[in-house]
Amino acid sequence: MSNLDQAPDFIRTIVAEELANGKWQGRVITRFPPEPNGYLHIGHAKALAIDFGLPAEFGGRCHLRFDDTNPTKEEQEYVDQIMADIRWLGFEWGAHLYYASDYFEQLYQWAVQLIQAGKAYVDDLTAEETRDYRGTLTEPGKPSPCRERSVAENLDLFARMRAGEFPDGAKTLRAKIDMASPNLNLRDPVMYRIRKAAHHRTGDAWCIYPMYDWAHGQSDSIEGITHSLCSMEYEDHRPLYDWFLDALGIYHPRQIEFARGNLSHTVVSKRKLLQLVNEGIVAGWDDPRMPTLAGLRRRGYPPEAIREFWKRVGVGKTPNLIQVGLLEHCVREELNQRAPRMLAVLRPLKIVIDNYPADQVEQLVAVNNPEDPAAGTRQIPFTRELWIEQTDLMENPPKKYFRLAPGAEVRLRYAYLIKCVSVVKNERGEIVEAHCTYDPTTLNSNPTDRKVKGTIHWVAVPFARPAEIRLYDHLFLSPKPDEAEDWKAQINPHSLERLTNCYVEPALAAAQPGAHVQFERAGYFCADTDSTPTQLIFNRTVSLRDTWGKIEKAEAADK
RNA sequence: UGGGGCGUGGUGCAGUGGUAGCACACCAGACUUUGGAUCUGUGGACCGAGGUUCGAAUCCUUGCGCCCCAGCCA
Repeated sequence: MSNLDQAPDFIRTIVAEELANGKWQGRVITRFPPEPNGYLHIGHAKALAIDFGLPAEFGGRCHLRFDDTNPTKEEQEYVDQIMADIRWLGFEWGAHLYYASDYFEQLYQWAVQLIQAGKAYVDDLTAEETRDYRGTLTEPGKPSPCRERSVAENLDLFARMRAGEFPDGAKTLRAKIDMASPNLNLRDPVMYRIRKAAHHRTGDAWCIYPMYDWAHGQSDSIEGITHSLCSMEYEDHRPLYDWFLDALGIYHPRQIEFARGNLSHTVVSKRKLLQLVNEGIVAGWDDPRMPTLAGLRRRGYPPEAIREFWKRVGVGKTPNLIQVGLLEHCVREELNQRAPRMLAVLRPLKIVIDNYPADQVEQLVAVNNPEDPAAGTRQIPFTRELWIEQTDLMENPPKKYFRLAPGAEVRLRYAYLIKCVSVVKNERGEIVEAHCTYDPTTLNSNPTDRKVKGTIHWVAVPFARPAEIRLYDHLFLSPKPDEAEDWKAQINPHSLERLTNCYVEPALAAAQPGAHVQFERAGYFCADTDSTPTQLIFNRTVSLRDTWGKIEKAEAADK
């Protein structure tokens, strides 16, 4: 797609150096470790691009591992959806599909090993007490009364925890590290909690479940991961992972942290996304306004554009807020290359070409994609009555308006030059129809005696197919909705405009759901999942760059 | 205020001792049967203060600012 070669980011630089020095015996094995408790979103796409992209460059591989250590939040449905989304984005894990839950027994044995070494203990503190004992950012914690239990007692208690003798929350297994550590993660972190809940994969086999911190590093170790890539928030956890791996005496991957990519005008927190869905603010997880991969797909964002976007953003460690405009640029760039051009009228206004024979139909030749000669041409019918865009006709046009107006001449795309002779208005003074004349000599040529600057699109009335077109805009008005006092107050009331009275050219009747198309002069659109030949529905993926719109806005601002 | 991380044009990234680059955005122009695309050009940045050096975005000192951490979530 893009051939601009960027400087390697700091992670690639590190890996390249290691490989040059013979570290890892040439292996580069990463993993993408989602929790199956929600949908993947645009931010995950960055991690995906890094986790799968890095080994692809160095001849390694990336594992897909579900971090399914919390049965109360995870479901098979999410597992399936996540796999589908990753494949759609263009990444493949082959045979390397894993689950943290596959390691539950090994993790249990390792926990026993830590207890035997005097490095873990069973604690009776409640959740609230545990918090109180942990101390604060500035004050050290204090040891639990259970901290000095004997190895034998701990072993016995832990076995009984597994056996289901204690109710939920009654006991935990904790690592015995340092209650005074300035790094809160080292203040005797919980390794196991009791949860008498069925797990989507292990069923009722377990009633104690490992915490993420206890499971993650060891899972990476088991799989022989060389580079555990994760976001900056885990930098504070690295000393803990190292402590576990050292205490166990097992293989150490190298963890490298990078900054997550934050998108402007967007929220991605699971809680907020869920709220948007549950409160009916959007139509579902795959609503085209959602930042989920499912939503972006339905909106018409090509996976190539999403990958290119993250490639251009790069990888760093700085907290960031990326303008959503860059993503939209990447979408336009991709679609410009491959989306067939079509004519569609969003807000129709009928024009009658008075000097064109009433029963005549001409088949005119239209170019399918000026960026791709191989896309060929098609025929479009031309008749005396046409639909044009309401915004393409003004009775009293401002300066620099190149479209239709009484007395003004304009080019009909792929057809003739027409001149507006009169307009018909309703009782409210709105233009409901216009009469024009055409110049029969201007079909594939321009007159030499005058210059016509504007070109507008149209659809022949007798052949037009009705369609619904959904215009989407940013879901949030504010670039940083998360920082607003009330994030929901930032929701754009016009994020969806449904136009139900649109007309599209006949060829569009065959558009398959998911098909990308450019409606000339309007934008890139995508046939919706629910679109059928008799009930056409198109989603606006992104508008075309709109120079005229910009001029209009600027002049409106001047007044 | 304990610990960790980070400060380069509006935004995102390069540059780690030798004239500060790229992309998006912005502005201007060329071209155009999409006010699309394409092409050309302009403007604009090293968080501050000291210091080392012939020379500092880069090294040192110090100050300031932003982000993350006190789930039996991941």
